Amino acid sequence: MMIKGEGQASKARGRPRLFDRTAALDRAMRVFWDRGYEGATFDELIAVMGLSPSSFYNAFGSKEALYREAVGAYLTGPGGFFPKALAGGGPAKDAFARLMMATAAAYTEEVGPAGCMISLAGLHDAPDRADFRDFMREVRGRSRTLMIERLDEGVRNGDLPEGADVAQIAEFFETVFRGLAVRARDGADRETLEKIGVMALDAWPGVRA
Amino acid sequence: MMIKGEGQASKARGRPRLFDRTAALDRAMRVFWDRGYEGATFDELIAVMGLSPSSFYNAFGSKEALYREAVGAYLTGPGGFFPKALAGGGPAKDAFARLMMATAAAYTEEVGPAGCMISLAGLHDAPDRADFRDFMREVRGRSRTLMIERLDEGVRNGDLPEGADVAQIAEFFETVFRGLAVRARDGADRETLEKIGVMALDAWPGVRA
DNA sequence: ATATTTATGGAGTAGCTACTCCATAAATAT
DNA sequence: ATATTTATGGAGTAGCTACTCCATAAATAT
Repeated sequence: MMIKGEGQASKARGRPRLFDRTAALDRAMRVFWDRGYEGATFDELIAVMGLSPSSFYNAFGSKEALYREAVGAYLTGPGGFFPKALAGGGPAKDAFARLMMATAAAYTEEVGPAGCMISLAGLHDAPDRADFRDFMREVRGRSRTLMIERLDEGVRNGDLPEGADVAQIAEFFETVFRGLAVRARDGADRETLEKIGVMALDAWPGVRA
Repeated sequence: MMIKGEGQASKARGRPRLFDRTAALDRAMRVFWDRGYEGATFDELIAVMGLSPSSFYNAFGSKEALYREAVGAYLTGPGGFFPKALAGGGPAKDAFARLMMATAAAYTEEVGPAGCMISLAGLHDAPDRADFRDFMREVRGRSRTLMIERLDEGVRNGDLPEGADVAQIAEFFETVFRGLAVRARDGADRETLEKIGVMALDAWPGVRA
């Protein structure tokens, strides 16, 4: 079954759309990233996307569906630094050092809003938005999973002791990561975030010089 | 000049109010703490406060004014653990250890919403709410100031070296503190937060065993 | 050619959100 | 007693928010 909006151009039936769906989604994602779900109004979203209400609903279904797609666009776009920083070789601690530096850079990148679209969403809203909160919690959990996997790799490679509490280390770095998103929102600059990251690495298990 | 609502009972003119203003504010504060500013609707607020719109506006002025008062009620109530944990005697590191444990307890206290009313507010909203964001940023800055003051005391007492970068240490612990609020919101329990706090203390400047 | 499918334009709207208005109540000041 | 002040009850509302509806356009399928 073809998924709407993903059909191949050569087989598309009906009137072809007059806008670039991917570009429109990217623009919407940046508004959500900046203002959150509730803070992004429908009128502002369709304005930056250059769409009429009809075209919007035809292509995206609802504001909530758009948000979920925008999360995907964030993860594969601006949020891509996270898996990328962890994925490189070397000892696990080096990977986490890269992650801290990449986070400091990404959270203060001038081309996008400060901080992280994922870290700050679905934390503080009405009880009838439980599905949304659950979704964001699940997405946040993915980064913890990535960290745990990288730490397990470190244990296998011998750069972490056999009995290392990888879940605990991941919990700690996720906490720092979420905290950095808050600090970036409040205006902390890249250098400040980098120093915080360096200090967090001092908590790495093992003897410090 | 008498501030409205704070006049002494013996001199109050006009019809006396039929409700307990402090208790109503406390109830509203807990709704804001749970749902944030936007997530708390006017109808829900006046319902938990037990007020009609007229009585509400007469006593509190506006939703935003209520929120600002609620922040004050949070800081002197549930948020009071922060200055209290820091204020105790002993080395600065002990004070920060108490702060981490008290934070883990406060953020998972069952009588109130998980996490922190201050850490999560004004981070993700519409651009026309800049005043609100600035207010929350300022309130968050106060906890950093408290930490810096306690660290300076530690330098004076000799439990931190003379040239210790107290601003940097405060930045780091504020980041952990904000991150813990996010983790608590996502359901992390007290023990998990305590372990994160213990690990954060491992980043304390100095030689680790 | 005609039916079918999908996209667009643009006017319109139910429901909610924070708030207002006004008559009335209940206190103090003189 | 009367004026003044403050609180309350309860109906009402401007403006916004996400969304709908319907006529029309532009493609493919047969």
